[in-house]
Parts: sequence; structure tokens; C-alpha cells
Amino acid sequence: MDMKLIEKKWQAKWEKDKSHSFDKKNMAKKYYTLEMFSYPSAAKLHVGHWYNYGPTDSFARYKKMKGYEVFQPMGFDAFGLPAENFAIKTGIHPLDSTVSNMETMENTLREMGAMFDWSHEIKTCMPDYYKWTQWIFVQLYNHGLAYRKEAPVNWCPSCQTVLANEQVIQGTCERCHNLVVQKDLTQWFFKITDYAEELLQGLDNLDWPSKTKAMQKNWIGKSLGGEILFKCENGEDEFRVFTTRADTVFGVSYVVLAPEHPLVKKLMTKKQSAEVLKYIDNTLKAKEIERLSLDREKTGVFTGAYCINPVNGKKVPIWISDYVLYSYGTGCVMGVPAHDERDFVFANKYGLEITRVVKGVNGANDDLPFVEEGIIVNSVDYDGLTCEEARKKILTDLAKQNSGSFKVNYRLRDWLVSRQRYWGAPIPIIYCPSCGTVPVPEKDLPVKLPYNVEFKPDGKSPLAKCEEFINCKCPKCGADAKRDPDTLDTFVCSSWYFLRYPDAHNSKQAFDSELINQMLPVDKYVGGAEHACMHLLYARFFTKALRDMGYLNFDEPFKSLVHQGVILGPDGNRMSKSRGNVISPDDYVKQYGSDIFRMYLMFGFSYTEGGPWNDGGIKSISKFIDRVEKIVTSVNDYKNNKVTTFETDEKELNYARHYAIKNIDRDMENFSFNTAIARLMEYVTALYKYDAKEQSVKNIALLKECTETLLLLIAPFAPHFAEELWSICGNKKSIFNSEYPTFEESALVKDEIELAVQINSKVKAKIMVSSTATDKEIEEIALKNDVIASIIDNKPVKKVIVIKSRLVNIIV
RNA sequence: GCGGAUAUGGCGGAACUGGCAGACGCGCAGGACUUAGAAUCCUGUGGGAGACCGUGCAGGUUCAAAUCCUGUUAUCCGCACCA
Repeated sequence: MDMKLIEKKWQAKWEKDKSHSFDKKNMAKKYYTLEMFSYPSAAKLHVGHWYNYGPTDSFARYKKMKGYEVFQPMGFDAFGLPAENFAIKTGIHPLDSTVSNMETMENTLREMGAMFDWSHEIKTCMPDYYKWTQWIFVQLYNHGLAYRKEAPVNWCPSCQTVLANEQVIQGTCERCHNLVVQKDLTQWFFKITDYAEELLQGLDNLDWPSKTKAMQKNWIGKSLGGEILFKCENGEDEFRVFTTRADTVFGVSYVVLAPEHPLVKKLMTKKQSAEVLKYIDNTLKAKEIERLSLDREKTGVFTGAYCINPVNGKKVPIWISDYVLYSYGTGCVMGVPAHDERDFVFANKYGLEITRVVKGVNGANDDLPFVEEGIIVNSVDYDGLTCEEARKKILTDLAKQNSGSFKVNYRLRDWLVSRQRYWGAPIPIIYCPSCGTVPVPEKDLPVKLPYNVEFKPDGKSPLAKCEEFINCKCPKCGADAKRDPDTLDTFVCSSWYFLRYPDAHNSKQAFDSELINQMLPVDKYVGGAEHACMHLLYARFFTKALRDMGYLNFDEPFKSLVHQGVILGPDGNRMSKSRGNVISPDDYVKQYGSDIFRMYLMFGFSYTEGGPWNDGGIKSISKFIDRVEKIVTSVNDYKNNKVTTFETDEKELNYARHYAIKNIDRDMENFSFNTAIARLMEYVTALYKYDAKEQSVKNIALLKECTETLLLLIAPFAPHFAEELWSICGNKKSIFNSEYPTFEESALVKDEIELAVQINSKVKAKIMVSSTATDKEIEEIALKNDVIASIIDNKPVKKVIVIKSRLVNIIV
């Protein structure tokens, strides 16, 4: 069979019949299957795209055949740096290259033969989409969830833009892998931290991979503790430290402020100022390099100032050190060298006091630092309490004097969304000399991204240099004003696309709430694991924020999530041009067709694991497809020739058939495609055995039924192929609108079953017993077995364990 | 350091709540059909001559462990001075 030919034929037919469009009338059965949309950087699909979209489409087709009204849209995450960098290199405008890439990619995606509903396509770089991205920005602003502030931010000198925390990987830029430096800049942030607790709690109820949940949990980084107020000796200033170990506050021998802390320059004494300023300077300069050294030595400088420990009135020296992060907690910590490893190292290095205030429960452990839980000592009234009791009591007592409080801290930072780049959605904000920060009114949206812009990066936003863009009138007072020159992080665009898909052409609203509340949440979301702490977290945040504004009535966007694994090169390494191990789907699709390529991806790997590419595997699928075709054609021949006599065991064939149906159901739900196809292969082998030369009329009817079942079962995996054979068999209706087989439990009941007989847990013999036999009967049959009897000889039988339909274990 | 995962034949990978380890496929071997090969079909295929031994390693629980428990090693992924 010419696979390429039939693929073309059926793709055209499906498109003509609008086979893949969602029918709202069937809302009660809706099933929203979503694959993460792709970035149109390369013109062609790579194996990763195929591996995400092919098997997931088979899952969607399976759901459709099971009677669900499947919605499976596709689109492009089209803003972003690669197009812009490509433009800088080649001079081709990002819009032009992106539009042409999207076109090529869409064509290749269509050739996959997936059930994408292209009538709902989204392209995030188009004004009809980013208008609503901007609208959401304004909503967030109006609800206090978008704000602008000056802060030390991550700056990538190579990409010439700021980055979100999530985009900094071990001190380097996630895109170009260059070192990221800190800069003080005024930028826009989204207040994702307002939702830290709900984002954390909500994870429990999600059907997501546990690894992904754990990653988000760690990223949010909840920590329970307290804040303790330290007043400075000068009587004016004060600061709070965040600690999870308030129980050790009697062991404080110094406190440390982050070098960036604003109090530092005020508190330092004249004598220490030169050293302090030098240290601050060095910290800022050295940070990016030292960040990479894993075990770097702790350094710090005494400010010359002192503060008072609120629990005992003790004078405590104030130090600064870069091991204290300004961005976490309050930017100040108390130093308890006896009970913290870092403080211990620091105190030893600088000769600071070390006071033990916790001893081991059994009194034995004398080693310092002692970081475990224990019993409080040297802490006056609190002596003898457990650490946990002391934490509560000390904070409660401090709270009474307004010197402390219980406090929950999160590692999660607000999301920095400004980017000093061209190829993104402009930030819809206007700065007016008299009205201040003014959001662009909805009627003026979208703020269009101008085409003619000098986008070569020089550290300033390209849009700032575009006069006709940057200059505007204030929407409030009409005075001359300026637009925000930055664009939005592309993750903003992808944080709500799943809400737009079902209502992709709505020109009045971002989406119709009533419709979206019915269509969402997404029932099955499939995509790469690399998005755990970015896209998947941001999308949850957007959903919750829009819910609280009244636009949505659900809490989570993605009920059930699956990550596909990674297909490696044949050499077991990640595919890369430099390694020369890149597998091009095109070559295989050309040779075998898209059905076989997709099916091999599903059969040759465990879906969530992935693994190295292997050429031999694809041939085996091609062979399997040939076998299916042969069966179907020969059964058709029998039918036409009306051959007689029969000699086959219907019962066994029916067993194979219903066994396949039952197991494929379970496997599909689990995304266990490789085993589903294995069951299909077994079924085909069973059918082959009944492909006898001589057949009776009665038998042919069964064979025909069985081959139809086979085609229905194989349809989700090889859609074009199955559709073609289905029509060859004389069916007028598409196989995807035909009734999917259900299994009959009765067909799976065997008259006789084989049991293993063990003696002392070692298999010694096999016996056949009636499937209705009682334990007692089974035991008797087992003991009568020749082999078993001879082994038992005359030894006393201590115990006999009968596990129905599995085995018999005789203990002698 | 913290968190998560993985480890099973020559290879990719199966094994539901503990119950015959190695489904299915690749590869390999033998056979059938061919003048011959390719293709196709059939049979066999964890190791060992054998009693037996076998799921990274060492223990444990159990009539029974790839699966549960304790410890340990290796690899991969994420976070990392988070107070």
C-alpha cells in the first residue's frame, strides 16, 4: 500500500468533512486534549515535536472513538528571542521569518495527520491575540497584581535584557548560557507571590507527575518561622531577621545584613566605612563569577555598629556578608554559630563568640555545630523545653513586646515580566508627566508593535528609539506622554493561550467566560518537563488571578498532565547538530509514511522515558502494518469466494480479541502506548493462526467481525491506514465515527486454566484445572500430580497455599 | 547539601493490588518456500551439562519480593549560601 498516497487522500477528506472540529452541541462529552504549542523557530518539525504530538493525537483519537467530543487545537508561541537573534544575524525581520516558519510548520503539522482543529489556531505574535495579552496585563494592573519597582534584577549581558528568576539556571541565562549579572532597574513585576500559598496547596489535588509537583513545591519554597526585631544601638534604626530557629535566639553572637541592604551605609561607623564600602563594591562586581563556585569561602566585614538582642538585651555586632541574600526573607539573618553550619564557619573565621543553647536529647552529642532538634539550655526561662516548644514560646513572648512575630516565608519571587527586546508584546502602559502611570484603555488596545524598528541590542529597549511608537498622548489628560518601551516576557503570552483556543476568534473579549468555564480545565495536557517551574506555574497563577477577577470559575487550568520523554540520538546522546546524531522525521516519513513513524515512536519507547533512536524498530512496525493489511485483504477474499468447511476454535480467537480490547483500554488511559501496541500484535498473531486455507461461512462471519475489531483498535495508532482499509471493507462512514469495540468479560472466561505448582516456593509442575474449581479441588489435583507426588514422597505436608488462577504452593 | 527519578537478557522494553520474571519487538539460530538471494511463513532463544542460579549491591520481612522495609553504589534531572 502506498502510505503517502493514502495519507494525502484521507487528510484531504477529513479536512473537507471538518472531521476534527469541535461541536459545542456535544458539550456534555467534551474532552480538551492539549499539547504544548510550539515555537516556530525551525521550519521543520523535529523528533521532539513528533513525539509530543503523534502519540497524544492517538490518545485523542482513542477518546473520540470512545464517544468523547474532543477538542484538540494547535497554534504557535511566536514571540521570543530566537527570531530576533536570527534577525540580528541575517537582517530578516522577525515578523517575516516567523510568519514563513509558521506556514511551513503548519503544513508539516497537517501532514502528520493529527486531529488538530485548525479553525481555532492561535499565533501569539498577531495583534488579534496580543491585544488580549495586553488586556490581561491591564487587568492585573487594575487589580494590584502588576506593579513597577526598582530592584536588583537579573541581567543577561549577551541577550541584553533582564530575566525572570525562573530563567536563570545556575547563574547563567537559560537561553544563551552566559553569566547573568545583577543590575538595579525599574521593571514591571507580576505579584505571583500573592498566590504562593494557593499555588502550593493546589498541587495536592492535581493529577500531575509527582516530580513536577515536587519541583513546583520546592520552587515555591514555603518555610515556617518567625521575624525577630533587633533595635540598633544608635536608638534610631531597627531591622527584623527572619529565622526558622527562634528557639536558638539566646545563642546569637552577631547578625548579618546583606551587603545591598539600605541600612548598611547608614549604620557603618566611620572607622569601618572604607572596608565596608569596598566589600559592597566587591560583592556586586564579583557576584556573577563567584556564584558558580560551589563551595566558596565565606567572607564578611564588621560594620562597627551594634544592635540589641531582644531576649536578653545583649549587645550584638552587626556584620555584612554576601552569604546573606537581600532578596530572601528580610535580607538580614541572626548568627547562631553553635547551631548553624554556615554561621559556625563564619564565626570561627572571624573569631566570633559561640554559645551553645541546644543539647542533644540523650545528652551525648557534643559536636558543634549541632543543627538537630534537642533540648534548650543557657536560655533562662526556656531551659528544658524542646526546640519546638521553645520556638513557639519565644515568638509568642516576643510578640507581646512587639519584638517578634510568627512568619511564613516563600522562596518564590514576583515574576519580572519586562524585557528590553523588540520581538514581544508591548507593555500597555503610558507615562504622563502629570497623571503618572496610566494603563492603555481597552478601546486603544492593542498597542501595536511597530514594524520598522532598529532592534540591534545595545542595552536599551529597541522601542525606546522608535519615535512614533514611544511618543503618545496621555489617555487621561491628553498631554504629551511616553509609552513603556519594554515588551513582555513571552511566557506571559503562553500563560493564557489555553483559555483563548476555544474562543480564538472573539474580537470583543479575550474569551467568553461562559464558554470557557465549560471548556476548561484542560482534561489532558501533554508537553515537556522543562516547563515545570515556568510555564506551568505561570499558567496556574493566571488562572487563579483571572478567577479572582471574576472571569473564570475554576481553580486549575490543567487537571491532568503528562510529560513525554526525550528521544535521543542513536548514540544515546541528546540530538544536536554538532554531534551529528540528529534524526530527521522527514526522511522516515518519506520512506514509511507518517502512520508508521508515529507508531514506532509509540512502540519503541516507554512514553514518559524516551530513549535512543533505533532504526530496526521502525522496520518492525512497517512489517506489522503489512501483516494487518494481508489479513484484511485475505478475509475480504474469503468473503467473496464463499469457501466452506471450518476447523477453528472460535472461543480462543474471541479470547484474544477481547483480551486485546480490555488491555488496550487500560494502556491508553495510562499513556502506555508500547504495551497497547504489543497487545495489538498478539491479536494479529492470533488472527494469523485462524487464517486457514479452508473456511466455513460461519467462520468467515467471525473472521470478518474480528478484522473489523482489529481495524477499530488500530485506528488511533495508524489513522490513515485504518481509514483506508475500513473503506476497502465497504464501510461508508469514517472509522473514527464508528462504534469502538467493548470487551465482553464472558469471552475472557476460560474453561480450563493452567496453574503452576510450587513445592517450597519453587515451581515444579503445571496442572490444568477447571476455572470453577474450588481451592480444595485444586489442592487435590496438585497433590495427585505425578511429579509433585514423587517429590513430596512421604514427607509431611505442612501447608498448602492456593492462589486462584495463579499458583499452588505446597510447603513440606 | 536538599528534592525527584532510574537501574531487569546481546538490545528497546513488559510484569495490575507481593503470586510462574523476561509480555511484545529487535537481533541471533534452525527450518519451509526459492536455482540463489530478498521478502514472507514456522520454530527456538536469560545463564548453566546439571541440581540449580538469576531484576545494580548487602541485609531483612514473607509460604512467596523486580515489587515492601533498612542500608549502599552508580547514573540522570531539578534547586542550591533560602537563614
